[in-house]
Amino acid sequence: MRDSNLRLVLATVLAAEEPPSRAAVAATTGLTRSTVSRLADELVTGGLLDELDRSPAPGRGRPGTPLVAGSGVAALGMQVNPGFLAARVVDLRGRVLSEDLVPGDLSGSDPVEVLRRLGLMARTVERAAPASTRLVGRGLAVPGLVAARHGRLLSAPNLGWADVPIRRLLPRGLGGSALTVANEAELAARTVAAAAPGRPGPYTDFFYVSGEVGVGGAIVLDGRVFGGRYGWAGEVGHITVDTDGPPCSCGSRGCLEQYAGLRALRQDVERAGWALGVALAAVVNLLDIPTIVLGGHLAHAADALRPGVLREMEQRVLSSPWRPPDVRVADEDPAAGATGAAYQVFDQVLDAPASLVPQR
Amino acid sequence: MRDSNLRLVLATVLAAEEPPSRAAVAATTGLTRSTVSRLADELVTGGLLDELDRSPAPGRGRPGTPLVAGSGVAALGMQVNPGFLAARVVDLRGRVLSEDLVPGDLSGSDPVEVLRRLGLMARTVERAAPASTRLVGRGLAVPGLVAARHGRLLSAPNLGWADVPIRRLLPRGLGGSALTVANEAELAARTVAAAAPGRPGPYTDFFYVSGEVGVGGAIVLDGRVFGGRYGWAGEVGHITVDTDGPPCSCGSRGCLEQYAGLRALRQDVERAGWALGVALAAVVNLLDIPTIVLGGHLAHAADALRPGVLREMEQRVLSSPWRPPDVRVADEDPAAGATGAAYQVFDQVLDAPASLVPQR
DNA sequence: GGTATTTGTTGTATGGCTAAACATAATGGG
DNA sequence: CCCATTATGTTTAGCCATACAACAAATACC
Repeated sequence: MRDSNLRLVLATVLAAEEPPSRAAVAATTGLTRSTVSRLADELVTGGLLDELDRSPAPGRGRPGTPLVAGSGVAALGMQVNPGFLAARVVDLRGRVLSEDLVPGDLSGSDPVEVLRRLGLMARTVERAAPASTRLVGRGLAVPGLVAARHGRLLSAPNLGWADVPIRRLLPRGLGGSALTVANEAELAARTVAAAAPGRPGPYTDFFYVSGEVGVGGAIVLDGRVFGGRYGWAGEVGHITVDTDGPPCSCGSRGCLEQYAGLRALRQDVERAGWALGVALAAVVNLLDIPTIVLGGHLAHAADALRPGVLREMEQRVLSSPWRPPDVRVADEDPAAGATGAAYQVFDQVLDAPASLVPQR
Repeated sequence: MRDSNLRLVLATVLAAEEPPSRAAVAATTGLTRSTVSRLADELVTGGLLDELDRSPAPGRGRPGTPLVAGSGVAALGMQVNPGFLAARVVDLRGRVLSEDLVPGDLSGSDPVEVLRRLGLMARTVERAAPASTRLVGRGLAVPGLVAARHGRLLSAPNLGWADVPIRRLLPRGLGGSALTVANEAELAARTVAAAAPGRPGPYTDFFYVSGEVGVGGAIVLDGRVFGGRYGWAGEVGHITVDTDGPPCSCGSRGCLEQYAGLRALRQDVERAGWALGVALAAVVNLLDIPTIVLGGHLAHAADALRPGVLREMEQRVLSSPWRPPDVRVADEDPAAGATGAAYQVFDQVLDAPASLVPQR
C-alpha cells in the first residue's frame, strides 16, 4: 500500500505540467495532505523528487513548495542506426546532460567493432555528466528484432546484422543484464508518448511509424508502448501492400518497406503515400487508434505523403466515417531512440520507486 | 486495500482448475490463512462464492472446504446474428441455466421487429432460470460496429442495419444503460480466452477470427480482450488483401471478407486460405501474437484452410523463423457471442466485488 | 496590523493486514 | 482403540499506513 502510494505521488508530480505543491498532489490524488507530505519527503530524500524555491505567490495563502523530478537521477541511452551512433545521458526531468552523435554508414558493418566504438562513446558521455548524477540504468535502441530477455539482436536487415549477442559485445559495466535492449521504433515512440519521463505527450493513443532507412513501427495505447508477447509488435514495415509487389530482403514480396523505405521514397513519394495508406488502414482496422505519428525520413516527407495516406485510409478503414484518421509528425530528433531508451530505464524506476527510497 | 484483496481472492478461486480450500487460496495469493478466511466468508455471504461439501480427504490432516463460484449469481447473454437470435442465462460457474435459439435469415430484417422478438425470448429465458438466481446484468452481441457508451449499433452490413439505437428498441428493463452491447467477435473471443468466468482458457494470447457470414476478429492479450479506444479493434474483415480486388460492401476493394466471407469461402477454399494468410500475417506482424483461433464457418473449414494460411504467414511474418504461427479451432458453439456477453457482465462484477458484498 | 486563506506538519484514531496461538478434523502407527 | 501427527480454519494480539483533526507558518486583503 505504501509502495502503491509512493508510485502514485511520484507519477503525479512527474505527470504535472507545472511543478505542483504537496497540497496540489493531495488534491489530484485524493490522498490527504499529511500522507502526501510524508511520501514526498521520502521521495525527496531518495533523490527522486526535488524541491524548487518557493515561487512568487500566485494568490493568497501560504505559497506551496513546488515539486519536480529529481535532477540527480539519470540514465544512459544509446542508439545504433544505419546512419549514426549515439549516446546520451538524460536526467529524470528529460534534459540531455551530455551527448555524442557520430554519423557514418553502418550498413554491412562489423557488430564487434561498432559496439566497441559505442562503448567508448558511452564511457565518455557518462564522464561528461555532472559528478553528482546517479546513473540508474542503461538502454540501447537498435533497428531490428530483439530478444529482450537475453539482450540479443536477432535480425537487423538494414545493418546487415543477424544474431548479435549485444550484451556480451559491449564492455563490461555497460553490457550485462543491467542493459535493456529494445527496438528503435518502440523507443522513439516513447519520446512522443511522453514529453518528459512520466509526463504525457500530445497523444496518448497512436501508431508511430519510424522511417530509419527501413520502416518500423510501434503501438502506443493509453500512453504506454505495447510491445507484444516478445516485444516484436508494430512491425508495419513488412505488412504486405501488394502480394505481387517487388521482393523484400525479408524473403516476402510487396512489403511496405519496399515502397516507403528511404530509397524507394526518394524515387516516388506518391507511391510511398499510397502504400503507407494501405498498410496503415490495416493498422487502424486492427487497433482502433486513428492517430498516426510519422518519424524519421517519413516525417520529413510528411506533407507530400499525407494526401495519399489519408485518401487510402479513408477508403479502407471501416470506422473512418465516425473517427477520421489523423496523420501527425514527430518532433525532429535524430537520436530519439537514445532518449527513448533512457525513458524506458526510468519507467522501471517509476514502477518500483521504493527501491531508491531509504527503507522506512 | 480490502477491495483489492477481495478481488484477488475471488479471482484466485475462479481461476483455479479444481475448487480450492481457503488454505490453498492463501498459498497461491501469498496472503495469510486468516485474511483469506475473513475475505472468503464475506464473499460467501455475498453469494459470489459457494462452499462445497468437504470432499473425501485426499491425505492426512483436516480436509479443507472447497470454494467455487457462486451458483446464485447469473447474467443474461443475448446475440443477434445474420442466421439466428439467441438468449441465454449463464451462471458464474459458466453453466447455461436456460436458453433459447431461433434460427432464421435476418439479413435485411427490420431492427424494431427483431429486437422486439429478442426481448420476448429474453423474458422467457429469464423466467426459466431457477427462482433463486440473482441476475447481475445483461449483455448483447451484435455483428457490427458498436458505440458501446450509447448502446448504439452504428453499422452491421450483414444484417443491413445502420445506426440502430439498440437500448431504446429493447423493452424497458432489458435495455437502458444497464445493457452492455458489444461486437460479436469480441464476445465470442471471451469464450475462448476463458473456460468459465474468471478461469483462463487454453490460450492467453491469440487473435480470434470470427466467421459469421462476414469476417470479424478480436485481439486477446494476457487473457483479456483488447477492444481499442472505442471498441472497434480487431476488424480484420476489412483489411486489404488485394488493392485491385473485388469491391466490398464497405466501399473499399479487396477486403478479406470478399475472400473468406461465407459466400466466397463456399466458392473457393484455396483462395480463402491464401487471403486469410495474407491478412493474418499483417495481424501477427503488428501484434506479435502467433496463435490464431478460427471460429464460426472458418472453424468448420479449418482443415482445408490451414495449409494456405500457414504458407502465407510463414512467408510474410517477420518473426516466423523464431516463433512459427499456429492455427487453432474454437470449440463449437453457435451462440458463443451470447455466452461471451454474459462473461463480459461478470467481468464488471469481478472488477468490483465489493458492490455485491455486505459492507464491513 | 488584524483577519482570512492556504500550505505543511504533528499528534491521535482506525482499518485491514500479519503472526502466533488455538480449535477442529482427518490419517496412521502401536 | 488411543494417541501422535498433520493440515485446515478461527481467534487474538500487534503493527503499519492511512485518515482526521488540530496547529504552526506564510502570504494577501482590508
